[in-house]
Amino acid sequence: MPTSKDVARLAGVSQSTVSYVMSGRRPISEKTRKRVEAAMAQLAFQPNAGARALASRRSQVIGLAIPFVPDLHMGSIMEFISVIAATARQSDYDILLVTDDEGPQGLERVVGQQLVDGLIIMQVEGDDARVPVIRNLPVPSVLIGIPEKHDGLECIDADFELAGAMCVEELAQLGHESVILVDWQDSVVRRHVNYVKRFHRGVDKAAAAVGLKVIHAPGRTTIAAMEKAVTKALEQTNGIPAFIAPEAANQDLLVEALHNLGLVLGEDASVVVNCSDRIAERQRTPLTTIGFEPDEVSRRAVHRIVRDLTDPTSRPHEALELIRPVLKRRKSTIRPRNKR
Amino acid sequence: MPTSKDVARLAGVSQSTVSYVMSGRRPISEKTRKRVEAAMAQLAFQPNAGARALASRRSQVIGLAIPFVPDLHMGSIMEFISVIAATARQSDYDILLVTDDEGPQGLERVVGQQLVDGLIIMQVEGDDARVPVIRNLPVPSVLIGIPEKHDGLECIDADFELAGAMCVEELAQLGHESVILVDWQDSVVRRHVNYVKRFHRGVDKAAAAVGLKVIHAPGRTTIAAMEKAVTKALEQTNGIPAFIAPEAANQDLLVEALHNLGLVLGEDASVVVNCSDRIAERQRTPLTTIGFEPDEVSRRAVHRIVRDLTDPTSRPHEALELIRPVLKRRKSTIRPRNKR
DNA sequence: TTGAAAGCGCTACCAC
DNA sequence: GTGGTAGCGCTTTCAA
Repeated sequence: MPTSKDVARLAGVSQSTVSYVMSGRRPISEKTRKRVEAAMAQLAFQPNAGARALASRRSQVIGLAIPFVPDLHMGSIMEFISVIAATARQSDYDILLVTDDEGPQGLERVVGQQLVDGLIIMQVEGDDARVPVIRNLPVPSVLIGIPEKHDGLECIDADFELAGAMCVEELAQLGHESVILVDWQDSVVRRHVNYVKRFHRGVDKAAAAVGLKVIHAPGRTTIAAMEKAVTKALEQTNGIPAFIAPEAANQDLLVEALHNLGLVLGEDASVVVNCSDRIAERQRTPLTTIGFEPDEVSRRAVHRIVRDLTDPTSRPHEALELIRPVLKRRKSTIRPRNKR
Repeated sequence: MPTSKDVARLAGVSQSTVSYVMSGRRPISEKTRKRVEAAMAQLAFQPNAGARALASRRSQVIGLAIPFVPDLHMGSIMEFISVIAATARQSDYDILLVTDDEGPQGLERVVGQQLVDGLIIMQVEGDDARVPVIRNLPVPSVLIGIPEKHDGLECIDADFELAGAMCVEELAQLGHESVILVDWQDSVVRRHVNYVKRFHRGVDKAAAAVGLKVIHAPGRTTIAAMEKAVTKALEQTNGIPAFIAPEAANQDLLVEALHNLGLVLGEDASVVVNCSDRIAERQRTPLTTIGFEPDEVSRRAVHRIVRDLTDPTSRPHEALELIRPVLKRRKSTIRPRNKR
């Protein structure tokens, strides 16, 4: 493998000039830059990452702490990972995985070994064990998710509270008097993932504000169970029923269940779905969606860590960043109350 | 951050001794080893990865080429990734992601920069563009999936052909005279993922051997469509119907559809499912499963690349490694033909 | 069983 | 605008 020394010799310049051509950290005359670039191309030169990291004290690698195969929707975790990796490359960073089963010490290790310049922590829970650890680490990190105590930490997440409120407001506008909230599955609710809590808070607050009744239906995993849950909830409903289904796994089931019960969406019932918009697309859901650009959280997380790394002075930004949900109306012939 | 020099000074030994304590590459007296270890602990020493890589010419990192967010089941891809990362750690390797959207050059880059010592390539397709590239790379790699031309390459995959055959044989044993194969979704079939082809081959061969009729039903995404497809297939069926549903996404739908059609599994119909066993568990599928230990392929892939890296002389093993499917009978009261 | 010292291939400082 | 050179923190000969 050729080294920068070889390039220097071939181009007839010094090794430092080669280095500066690569980094752009000092002006180089057009002529010599061409010569150096030609030499690099001719030799198919690639700088040695280890040597570079050693000399510059930066590895150009970001550690990504991935969640331990939970009962959460793994497809969306995958989506995060690939977007994060692709986005990081745009800024010339690579992604190194840190699995949760190495425990929080895994983070100390990759930082201690100076394998990574910074960290992105996925799926942060309310009382996440990794949080106290990263507070003491000498590298910047960005959390995806909002832990209970987040003072001084850079966190980013979708704004679930706002999403919940928007769902309610949309349905209130359509004239509904009560909404059925088809909840996440128990296993998710039981975990300390506090976005569930935040979503509920948004729903409840908004419902109180507009005087709407909220009926909670548990999340189910089979059509039969879903039909039963929906039927039961319908008994408590006045007027045209409305549903809010935040969890991706529930949405198919809900649509099928309503279909089986003979309810036509947009006529006999309204449904608002809160989720990743991409997932809604894929399912060809004909429902109104209040959701999030799925890539946005990932991309913003990468941009923030890159900013921290490239411009350390700008460090403490706003600690919390909440991504606004987006409303997409799909078919609905139910008229807004004020137009009736 | 403390360096091995600091450790050496504190322990009163030379830097090389510290290095040898870490690597175990030469005998160290019990006494000095203790002293060195104590010093390392006291300073919370962690070796600098860049320096180590530079000096030893090995990064202890494996590149993992992940598929470009396809319409394939992303949950199972995620499962692969996390198992691979965890398994790699057991052998003291880390995992660096290489996304597909950097193209095959991404592989050349991470190898050229000597960021990685070897590669694992996921979801290899029949005529994968990455294959010609890795052939010319000076590091070992292991492919998950079997490309059309795989001479001299280390490939590993689940044995889909055998799985297909086993499905048919199981159903033939139960006395069925025809089987309905609920296929993968079109988008998957159309890609060059040749495990679909291999599975079909296994089914067809075995069916021909035991004189069973195979009815192909397309994979569907909604209950209604599934019911229709099943109904249509049932018209061509003699005797008690039997189903083979290889794709995870289809299995829920199939079970629901049969339920809606009033068929009781294990009495009026037999179903054999070929898939990741873990997914079957999670779905609490009451079906007989012919599938694969989900982690096994991932673990074997890591073991092979680690072996290549640590013992390069043993390089060309058997090029192809096919993981045997496992049969797990779940409820079925249908009696085997020979016991009737 | 241990130590001294020469690199590994870059970066960045100091000089011109 | 360019070159010389001293490290960065390890590994690994060569000597003892």
